[in-house]
Amino acid sequence: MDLSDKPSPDGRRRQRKGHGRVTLQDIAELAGVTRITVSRYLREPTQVSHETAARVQQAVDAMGYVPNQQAGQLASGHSRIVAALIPNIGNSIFAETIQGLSEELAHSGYQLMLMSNGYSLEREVEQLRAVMGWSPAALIVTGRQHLEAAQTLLLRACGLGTPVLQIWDYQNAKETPPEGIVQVGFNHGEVGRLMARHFIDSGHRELAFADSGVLEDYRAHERAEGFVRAARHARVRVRTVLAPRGDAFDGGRSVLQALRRQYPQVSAVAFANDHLACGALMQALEMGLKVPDTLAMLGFGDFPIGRQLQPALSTMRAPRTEIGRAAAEIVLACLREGTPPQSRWLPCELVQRESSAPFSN
Amino acid sequence: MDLSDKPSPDGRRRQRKGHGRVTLQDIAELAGVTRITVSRYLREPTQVSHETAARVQQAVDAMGYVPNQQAGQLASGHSRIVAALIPNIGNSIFAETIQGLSEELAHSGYQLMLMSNGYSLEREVEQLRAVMGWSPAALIVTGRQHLEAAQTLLLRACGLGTPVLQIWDYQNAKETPPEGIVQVGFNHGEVGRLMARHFIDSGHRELAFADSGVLEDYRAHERAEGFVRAARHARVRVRTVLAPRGDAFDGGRSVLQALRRQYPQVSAVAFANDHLACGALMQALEMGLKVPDTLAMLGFGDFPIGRQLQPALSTMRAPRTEIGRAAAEIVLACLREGTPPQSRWLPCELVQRESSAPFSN
DNA sequence: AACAAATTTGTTAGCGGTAACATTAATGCA
DNA sequence: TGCATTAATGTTACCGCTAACAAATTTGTT
Repeated sequence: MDLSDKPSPDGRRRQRKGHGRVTLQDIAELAGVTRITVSRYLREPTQVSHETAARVQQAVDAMGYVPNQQAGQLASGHSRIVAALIPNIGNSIFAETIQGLSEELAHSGYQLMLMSNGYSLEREVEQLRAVMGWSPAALIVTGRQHLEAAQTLLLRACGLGTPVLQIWDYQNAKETPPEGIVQVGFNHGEVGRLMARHFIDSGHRELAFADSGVLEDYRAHERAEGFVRAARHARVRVRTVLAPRGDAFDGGRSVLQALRRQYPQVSAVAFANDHLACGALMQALEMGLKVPDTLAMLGFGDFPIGRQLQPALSTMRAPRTEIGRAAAEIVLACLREGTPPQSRWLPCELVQRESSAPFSN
Repeated sequence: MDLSDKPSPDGRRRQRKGHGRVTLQDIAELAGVTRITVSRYLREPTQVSHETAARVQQAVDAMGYVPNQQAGQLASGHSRIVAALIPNIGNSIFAETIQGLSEELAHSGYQLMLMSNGYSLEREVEQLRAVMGWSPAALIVTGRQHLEAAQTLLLRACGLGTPVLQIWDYQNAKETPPEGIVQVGFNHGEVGRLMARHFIDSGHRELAFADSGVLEDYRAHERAEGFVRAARHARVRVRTVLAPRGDAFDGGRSVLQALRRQYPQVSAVAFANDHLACGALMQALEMGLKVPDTLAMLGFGDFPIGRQLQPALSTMRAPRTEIGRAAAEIVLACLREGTPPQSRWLPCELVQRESSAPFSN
């Protein structure tokens, strides 16, 4: 309890300081047992007799003992860290995933180590390398596209038995992910296709897709490609426009203006995300455009704001929180049961609101 | 690379497995030096001769060595973990703080360990206890109000020399935080006062504050109290209404309806956050209310959406990202220079837009 | 009662690094 | 040339905990 630091000059041996924290040894002495018994009680209380358990617990409480995780994990070889690499935590789409992850992990004894790479694959490699030093119990990365070096690290982790999850992506069986790596999410190309189908089935014949200005966001581009492919396949004319980088609402506004200027004949436009779409929708209304009659609009993500506008924004609901929860569930199942991880498909679904109501005129 | 697990019965001694990872020893052997030399090279390359350095680096590259953080930290007694406890990661206000924190920490060698407590002080205690097991190099918690047990843990960490930061709060000198704990943020009561002054100075004499339905969010309530106090002090009539919990936009809508029903004479209303305010603003417009002429509105947070509405929402800009960045800076300065941490005041500022334009009629 | 099986606790040897001190080789300088 | 100083590397003993094995104690069985 006293904070006297200076090592008394009696023990004349090579002395290491000891950081003043309560250790297993202290508890063991107080409880009149050996360290291993205390350790056992803490990890598997049933292995210890009732009386011993009671004495140990008392000692733990009395001294406010908290086990040293670094020491425990070094000795056992099992870490209790789940590492997650995310493009941008501030982006609400990922923020909710992390929230889901964090909630689900809350009482598991595992801790979340979080890194944001700003959509940079180079930084992803660095972060992956850094995080490997902690030998995380599980590794969660965003998306399936990585640099060679990152791929190598992921596979190495996999080979060591660490569950590796790619979230916010899901590929078809034919293009299966590298051995052992699993995916939690949906197929973005497919979602793009669904968005196009929605318009085509409503009778639109001049479509457009407003893609994200974050060029590194390949998932957005895959939605764009899926959209375009589906339109072409249906022999429907389709254009793409690219939003400027920066504030997404502003981007949506400017992309809408560009669209009207360049392709006034387009009757339905889909967006890389709801923020773009909302910006565009507001711009359209201010320009006096009739939505959906003159121009139908469809967002992606189902962000809360979309529901509030008038007309309300149609969108693809993305399983933002679910992806985080599912990732945590998969990781925990793996770690507890020792079973290999399994991919999980969490579909997007169309939320039809007023901005894309079928032609009624 | 092969996964044969069974311990071969040759080494008849107590054998521990070794987790198949490359260790310092491996590098040392390959480079023809001892472990400590490799360790030195990695931590302070200048302490090692050029030739040795080159050989070691080569060995490290060849084997893809990544130091085991748990071992290093156990031995050195210094952890490289920064722990952050946040009410809700999904909430955009905190998401950006974490993003700022994460960016600033990126190349520092420190890792971010993140926990979300859902505004529960009880869970905060649990999480604090859990996180202490990692002996984090720094501890970041949200706000200055904690349960007794949490306070004890924070002070204990402080006593051990760990920087402890309370973010999103800042108190006046007279009510200074417990010894050693520092704050990064602003005073919520004061912000409430500024919000009231803004209305009062514009000539309003019937004010209202729409408080957050998240009852545990004491910071919001402090803004409410500051608002009410300032109004009373200026002898201006003031009401408070409470938004329902749940979607904040919807909450804003319903609180606006309640306000108009209960207190139709109110000419200016401030909100606990921009989402509430935006919901209310949209509701007001749909009800045909003139904003700001019939009812002036002021939000808090400066979320991007507020700028997009027509009329654009006046708000208090909160230093969302800055708080994260500043927290990281303070932590790193402390850890590197060994200086004690220092509190930082990051003010909110009024962003006057159309929803609270001064009376012009 | 005699011995096997189960329960409970202890002993020993690490996990993979780093601190503190020790040694050796290279260099400076009168 | 001889000795003090600096630079580079090595030796030893830990950090705090747990795996593997071992011993002691209790319980069960016939």
